[in-house]
Amino acid sequence: MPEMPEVETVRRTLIPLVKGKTIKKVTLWFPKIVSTDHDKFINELPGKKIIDIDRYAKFLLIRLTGNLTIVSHLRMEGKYHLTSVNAPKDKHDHVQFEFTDGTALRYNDVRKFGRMQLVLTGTERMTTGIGKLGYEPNSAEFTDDYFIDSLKRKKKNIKSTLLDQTIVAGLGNIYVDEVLWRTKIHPLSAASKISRKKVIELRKNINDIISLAIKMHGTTVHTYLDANGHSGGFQKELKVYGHAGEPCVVCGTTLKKIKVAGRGTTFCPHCQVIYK
DNA sequence: CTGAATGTTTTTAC
DNA sequence: AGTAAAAACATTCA
Repeated sequence: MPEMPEVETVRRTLIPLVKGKTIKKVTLWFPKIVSTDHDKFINELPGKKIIDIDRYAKFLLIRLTGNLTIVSHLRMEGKYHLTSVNAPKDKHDHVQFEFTDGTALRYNDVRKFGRMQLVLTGTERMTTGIGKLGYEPNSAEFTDDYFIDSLKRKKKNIKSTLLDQTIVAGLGNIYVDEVLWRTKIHPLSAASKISRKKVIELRKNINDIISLAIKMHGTTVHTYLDANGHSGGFQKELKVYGHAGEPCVVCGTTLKKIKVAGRGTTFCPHCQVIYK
C-alpha cells in the first residue's frame, strides 16, 4: 500500500481513533504477521494503553505504556480500521487489538506481506531493520552534501538506489517515478554520474513531492485507504505513474514503461536525460 | 494462463 | 566481504 505519505496519513488518522485506549485482548488470526515472539505479543499487551503513534519512513511505531512499542510495517496492502469487537471478521483481517471500551483495532492485509514486531521502546533501531535506513525526506540530516556524497559511491542506477531506502528512506515505486520525471533524470542513469546540480535539484523535488503528497493525504492507486477508510488525493497529481502510453504533459512524447529493479517504471523518453 | 501490483527480506551471484 | 540482482512472500485482478 503505502509509501511515506500514506503511512503518515495512516498515523494521523489512527491517533484519534485509538490514543488513550487500553488493550484488553489480542488475537492473531494469521500469526505470521507478527515476527517477534507470539506468546509475548498475546500475553504482554493486555492492560497496556496506547500513548501515541510515531513514524519513521514507512514504519509505524505504536507507543504503549510499559515501555513497549509495536513496530508495524504495512508493506504493500496493510490497512488498519476500527470496528466493534463483535463485527464479523473480514476474510483478510489478520490481527485484532480488542480494547476495554468494546471497540477493536483490526489489521487487514490482502497479501499478508505486512509485519509487526513488539520491542522495548527505544530499541527500534537495533531490533527492527529501521537501523539500516537512511534519512527521511525533509529531515535536517538529508542535506545536499550528504545526498551528493552518498550517490557518488553507488554503483547502480538511480531508480534502484532511491528504492533501496539506505540513502533516503520513505520513497517507493510511485514517488520515485514522479520525482525522477520532475527532475528530468532517466531512471536507468548511473547514480554516481548525475551532476551535482541535478542531485541538488533531485533532493529538492523529493522533499517537495513528499510534502505535497502528505498534504493531500497520500496516493490511492490500488487499494490504499487511511484508518478512516478514505482514499488519498495525490493520485490526481501523478504525472507518470499509471500513465504509460499517454502523452507527457510537458513535451507530448508517449510515456514509456520498462522494468527496473524488478519494478514497473514509467518515464518520458524525451524529457528524462540518461547520465552514464 | 500469464503477468503485474504502493515493499522488504532472503538467497544467489559475482 | 560487500554490493547488487533475483527470488520469495500471498492474493487479486486484468
